[in-house]
Amino acid sequence: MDPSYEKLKTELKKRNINLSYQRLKVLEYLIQNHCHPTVDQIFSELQKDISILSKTTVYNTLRLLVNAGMVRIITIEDNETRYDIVPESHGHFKCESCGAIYNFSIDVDLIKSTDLKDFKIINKDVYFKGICPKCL
Amino acid sequence: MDPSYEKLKTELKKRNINLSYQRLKVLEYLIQNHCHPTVDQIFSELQKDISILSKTTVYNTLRLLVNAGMVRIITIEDNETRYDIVPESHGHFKCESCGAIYNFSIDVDLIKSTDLKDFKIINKDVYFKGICPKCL
DNA sequence: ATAATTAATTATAATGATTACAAAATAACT
DNA sequence: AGTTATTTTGTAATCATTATAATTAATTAT
Repeated sequence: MDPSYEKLKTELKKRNINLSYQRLKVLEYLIQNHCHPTVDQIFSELQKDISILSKTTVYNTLRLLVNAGMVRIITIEDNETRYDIVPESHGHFKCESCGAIYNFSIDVDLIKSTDLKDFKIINKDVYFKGICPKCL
Repeated sequence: MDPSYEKLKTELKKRNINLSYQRLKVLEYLIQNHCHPTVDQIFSELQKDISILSKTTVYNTLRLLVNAGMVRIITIEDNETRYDIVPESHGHFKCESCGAIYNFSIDVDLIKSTDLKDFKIINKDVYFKGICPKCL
């Protein structure tokens, strides 16, 4: 038994989610690829392993994981939904030239506004766009 | 002549955009409604005035204004593209209960990361989600 | 001013992403 | 092993957005 398999399984059990092979593979992919993939990227890559895989399953699994709070949706661009396994606090930078998305460290606790003193804040996203060093 | 009309017209001329009636109405709507509307909201409202209006025109106009840097796309949610006339630096808060989107003042210049010292940053977006005071 | 040219709008069709649904397959539980 | 519940699959439906081509309006040049 793969140790990461067992670890994920207990993590999921806490949230009443069974770990199927497909779900494991999606999670593995997200853990190993912090490139903020789209559904298509995940699907095409996993299909090499699981030829019978359905894209619906990828959608279902991602929704499940998002609802469970284990995966976050990145909407830095309006025409592409991306996914990221929930990590330490960080922002996302998208290069407008090559399209790559970089993480950058940031303490979101420092981002606050007195305007929101009566609001319950559940979630904070910081999106930057510009040109990355490779393209400059 | 409406003064705001002339003002917008010169503002647009600088960017080589002619101000048609439809474009004026879209701009007026955005100026008067800082509710971060979707295309559908804008379209339905303007259609009351311009019965012949096409949704394509709304899309075209918004794309034009976004490219000209006068309007910003808000992608706080992955299934709804919203628009906001470009304003002072501020963040966006979406209430997960009632769906309302609030602006909050924030100095985006304070949000920085040493990770990005070699990056050219063109644009910064800050999205919060949670529950607004009305729903709490 | 009028004709010629260019730009903007419209309506419809096409595309593409996501979701709904029902059947088939798999896993879990007596 | 048999029954039940869960998950996956494939297809069809939906919805937002874009492409296209024809029409209309506006601008420019004569």
